Amino acid sequence: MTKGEETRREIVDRALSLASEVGLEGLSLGNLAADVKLSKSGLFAHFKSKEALQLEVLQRAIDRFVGEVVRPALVKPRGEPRVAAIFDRYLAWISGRERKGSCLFIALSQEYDDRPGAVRDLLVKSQRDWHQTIARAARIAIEQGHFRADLDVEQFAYEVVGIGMAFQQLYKLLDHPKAEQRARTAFRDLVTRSRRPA
Amino acid sequence: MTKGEETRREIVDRALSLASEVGLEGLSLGNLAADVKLSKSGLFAHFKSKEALQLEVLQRAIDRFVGEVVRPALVKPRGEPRVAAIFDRYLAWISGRERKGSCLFIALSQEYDDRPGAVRDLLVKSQRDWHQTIARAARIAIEQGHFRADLDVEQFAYEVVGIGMAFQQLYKLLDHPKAEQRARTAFRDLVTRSRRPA
DNA sequence: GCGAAGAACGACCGGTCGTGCTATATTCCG
DNA sequence: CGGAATATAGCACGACCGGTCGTTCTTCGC
Repeated sequence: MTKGEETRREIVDRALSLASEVGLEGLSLGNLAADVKLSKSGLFAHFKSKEALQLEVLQRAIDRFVGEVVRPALVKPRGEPRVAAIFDRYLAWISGRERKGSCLFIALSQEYDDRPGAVRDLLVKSQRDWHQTIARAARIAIEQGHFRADLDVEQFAYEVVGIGMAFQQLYKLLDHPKAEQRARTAFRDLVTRSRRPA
Repeated sequence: MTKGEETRREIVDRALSLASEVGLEGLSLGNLAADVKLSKSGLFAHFKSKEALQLEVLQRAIDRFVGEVVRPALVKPRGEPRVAAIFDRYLAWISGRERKGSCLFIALSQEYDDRPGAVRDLLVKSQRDWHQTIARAARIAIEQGHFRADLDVEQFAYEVVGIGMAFQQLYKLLDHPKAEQRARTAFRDLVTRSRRPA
């Protein structure tokens, strides 16, 4: 890996961390440059525009999410265990980041819900993918006989996402001590009523 | 009402509308001034600082929310009907605003989850109040014999909020045609399993 | 080890930001 | 109606914004 590629990597890494705190629009090239100990122009030379940088940052976030949440769950046994693993990793992802900043995807969902552009497009795709990932895992759980055959798997995904979002608010904004408990209770309940009746 | 008070009112009104699109930090005095046909300094003279304006805007949003969501529900019969009315108004609040911008509270929850200050403090208070409002309505439903006696009303509130947040994402960002249906299904399900067993 | 390619720099552009200050226009009260 | 209080405008400020320039320093293939 050449020198330029390495710095570029560092920039995007640091930018991802910063963006978790101030969003992708709130990212400023000056601050970012100071953070990675580069001049603003030296940093900018790595990207054609701020939007290009934002896109790379979002893509990196997506890669991380897949690496930390989706892929580890795929090694779990098909069916309910995999669904549970997805949720578990999802919670860990949201509460992670050393208590600073929020889950980038949830934050960006607000930032870009009325701001058209390439960043929004990529965000929309990633979130649709995420819903589909959950739904697919649920469908497999049906096939395995763990979940009811008539379960609406997209409804299932919807509710999982809702549990995650409410968790982030309770945990990060409201600093509620029972935030995680609330989330786990809600999920346990959701799984229970998704199971095949005995 | 004096002239100044009226202008001030207009400013806050317009700022509230703008903030739904760009957030409270994204609000710029210049844009806002142009919007209400005032000079930037003329507008600024009404507030000691931008933060003071932001606080007033947030307070107005809270007042509106109470007026459009909470208070109308309070005239409904105690118990499940009131709970249902709260949810109904909540959905309408989120999907309202003429398809532009998002529910300010959900958006601000992301914007301020790691930005200390008076605005965050007020936001936190308003969101705690909101959770409490839902929980209280659920508690009344228990007293009325509509809901199970052992229902965890704060857990109930948590799940309602989650349904609302996921609805906003599906509706505004992902533009999903079944967004509202998903939300209503989730809520109906939640109410069903909260009811007193027959 | 040389020369080209790439990486980083500092200065600077036109703009916008929030926030003062001072002066003028408008409203309000007696 | 007049004068005090208030509302608005104009202007300037320092800081920061994303972005462009020409230049220098460093890496890297031959």
